Amino acid sequence: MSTEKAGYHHGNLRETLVRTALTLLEESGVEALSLRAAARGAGVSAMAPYRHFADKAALLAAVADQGYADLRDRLAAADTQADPRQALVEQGVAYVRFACERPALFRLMLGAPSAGAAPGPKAPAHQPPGPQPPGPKKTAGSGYDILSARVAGLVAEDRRDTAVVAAWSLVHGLACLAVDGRLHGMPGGMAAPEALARQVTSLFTAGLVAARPPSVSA
Amino acid sequence: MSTEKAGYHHGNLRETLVRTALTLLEESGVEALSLRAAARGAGVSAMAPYRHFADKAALLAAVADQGYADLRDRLAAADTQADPRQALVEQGVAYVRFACERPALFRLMLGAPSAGAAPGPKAPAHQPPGPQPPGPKKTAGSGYDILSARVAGLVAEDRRDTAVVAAWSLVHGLACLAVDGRLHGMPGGMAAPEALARQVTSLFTAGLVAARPPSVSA
DNA sequence: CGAGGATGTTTACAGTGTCAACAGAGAAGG
DNA sequence: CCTTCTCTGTTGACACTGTAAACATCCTCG
Repeated sequence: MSTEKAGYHHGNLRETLVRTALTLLEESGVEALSLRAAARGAGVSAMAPYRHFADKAALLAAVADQGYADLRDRLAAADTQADPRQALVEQGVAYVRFACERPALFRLMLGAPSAGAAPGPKAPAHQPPGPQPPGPKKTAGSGYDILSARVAGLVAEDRRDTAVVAAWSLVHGLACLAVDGRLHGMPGGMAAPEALARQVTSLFTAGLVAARPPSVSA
Repeated sequence: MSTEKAGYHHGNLRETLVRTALTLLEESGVEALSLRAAARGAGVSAMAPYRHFADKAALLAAVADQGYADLRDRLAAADTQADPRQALVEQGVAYVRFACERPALFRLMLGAPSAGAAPGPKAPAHQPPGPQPPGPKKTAGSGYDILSARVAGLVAEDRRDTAVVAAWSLVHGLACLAVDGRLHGMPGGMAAPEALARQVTSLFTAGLVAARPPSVSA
């Protein structure tokens, strides 16, 4: 009760703002998610959010954090299979399913970083493309750990890092293409993205286990 | 001379606008690319672009078309190797290299569709997530054909569609992750994205050729 | 030379992110 | 109890955006 819960003026505005912003995002799209609209939805004035968030990007980051938590939970929940190959497939399917079920959130989380502060009066305008991973740092990092552990069970150690990057790239790319409707013209693209994810990740993991360089097979 | 070339009032505004917008995009980022800024850079008034583009999204689409052409050329230029496996790797590297060299353009081309018309007075606000591939229709479709042909040389016909989707997903995902700086915390992520692309696509193609279900190997 | 259409300008409006100055509510201390 | 101070929220303003309507200009065609 002493931390930040019960009522000052509004109650707890911060949480209300995040929830309102998330609703706005998922029901009306990114372009409808403005700071003023969130404030309006929370029943406060346009400047009130600035008592809880430094700028629009900070609100968006808070919304994205919700998404990271949900995604991490889903990946963990999909990691029940004992066979690492099956587990990897299920994780990939869960990743793509998340993206398809919550496309706007997914894009906010893993799209272009800090696309929030746009048309202000003073625009610093550019950022060096180097050091800026404001996204799935620690939260989705756990998801990354889960993925990494599963890949470790499938490939030799010298190819592990490459395989992890490849696995993430595969499902992330499929998720992006599906979410952005880029698979519609393709031969296999008419299938449900989840089914596609299953096929694609199965193909990938099959290749992983089949292409062992050490002298074991044959 | 009768088509649209020599001078009316400005010369050919349309091309100037596209060029200005492209420069703005690549030198100052998406958030600096406004219709008014493009007009300003072209030396005309804010409303002049509307004689050549229906709205901001149309300008962005024209800019993206430049990118599709460049990407297609690069993919074609990378397709010189005789060995389909090597050719596939080179295509993937070229794709990732394009994304890393022109990140803003890449995101405009293959990011969220129609993210142009944002804060107008009347906002229709949402689009059903179904039929909307305004991106690499015909242009990058040629790139798709090149990719498809190469994959066809590596896998059996019943897995071909899946393999094509997987290949595109793999390089597209890697490109997105690299462009958005999402690989910096990863074990193998410190390497140059091009080197990563080579490793990842090599691993993938190796798996493709190794995991043949018909009774040929062994 | 006059009509018409293509092209560009001015003005205006609604909406946005954000700064500055102000107002109310709840706690701290006399 | 009253004062003061610090959160919290409000009002007003500014610079900027995309875009509609009305007007001006210039080229071309008849």
